[in-house]
Amino acid sequence: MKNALHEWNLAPQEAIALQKELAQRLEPADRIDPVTHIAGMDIGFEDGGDTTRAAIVLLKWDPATAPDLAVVEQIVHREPTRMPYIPGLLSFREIPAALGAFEKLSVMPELIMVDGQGIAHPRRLGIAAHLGLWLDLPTIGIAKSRLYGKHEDVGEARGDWTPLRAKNATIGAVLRSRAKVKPVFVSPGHRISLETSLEWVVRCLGRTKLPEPTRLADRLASRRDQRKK
DNA sequence: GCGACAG
DNA sequence: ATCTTGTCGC
Repeated sequence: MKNALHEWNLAPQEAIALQKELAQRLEPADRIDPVTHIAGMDIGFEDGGDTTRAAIVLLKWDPATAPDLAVVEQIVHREPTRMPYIPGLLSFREIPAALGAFEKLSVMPELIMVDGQGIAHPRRLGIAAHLGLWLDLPTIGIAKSRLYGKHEDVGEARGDWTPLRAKNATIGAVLRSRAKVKPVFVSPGHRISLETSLEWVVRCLGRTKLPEPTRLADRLASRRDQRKK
């Protein structure tokens, strides 16, 4: 039986070994149920970092009104922070709190957009990939900056993108989600291809840099506009 | 050995 | 990520 105490409280070397093992279980091909709900997930911190705040925004998918999607549910879940930020091991710091938030969600989505990398990671297991494997749900990683991989300059027009590559493999895409704004890094997590990931991200793109699911989750996880009760 | 380094 | 006000630009 999987127990968070044993699966998440690992020493860096053990976590790295686990990532290599789990990455082999990722499904790179699309295996997605008909999408009716999409969730955006992000993490924030309080108390100078002592408290981790996981936020989820559940949206009803409606191609007729997209990218304007109705908010069905919002969850904010707090837990004591368990470990520091270590590049490459982000999921071990943030996923435990995220799981607590998903447990409070009344309806599970068919697709999740996560703030962070999918397989665009040195061991192919960014937070979006790790979360997807754990929940066994399709996930897409949308990061605001690069962690791993190389790429050419991306076009200036909204929608332009260029491959993010590492070791002769394409691990994601650098997408100009909004003209004149720094591009976002899109990479598939679990049960979804890069092509399909880009389609969904673009479909959920308003006139902002981030697609609606992560933009709203970002805002909910952030300290400034939501206030602790 | 020297940088780079999601959030 | 977070600490923080005003300010430049579309």
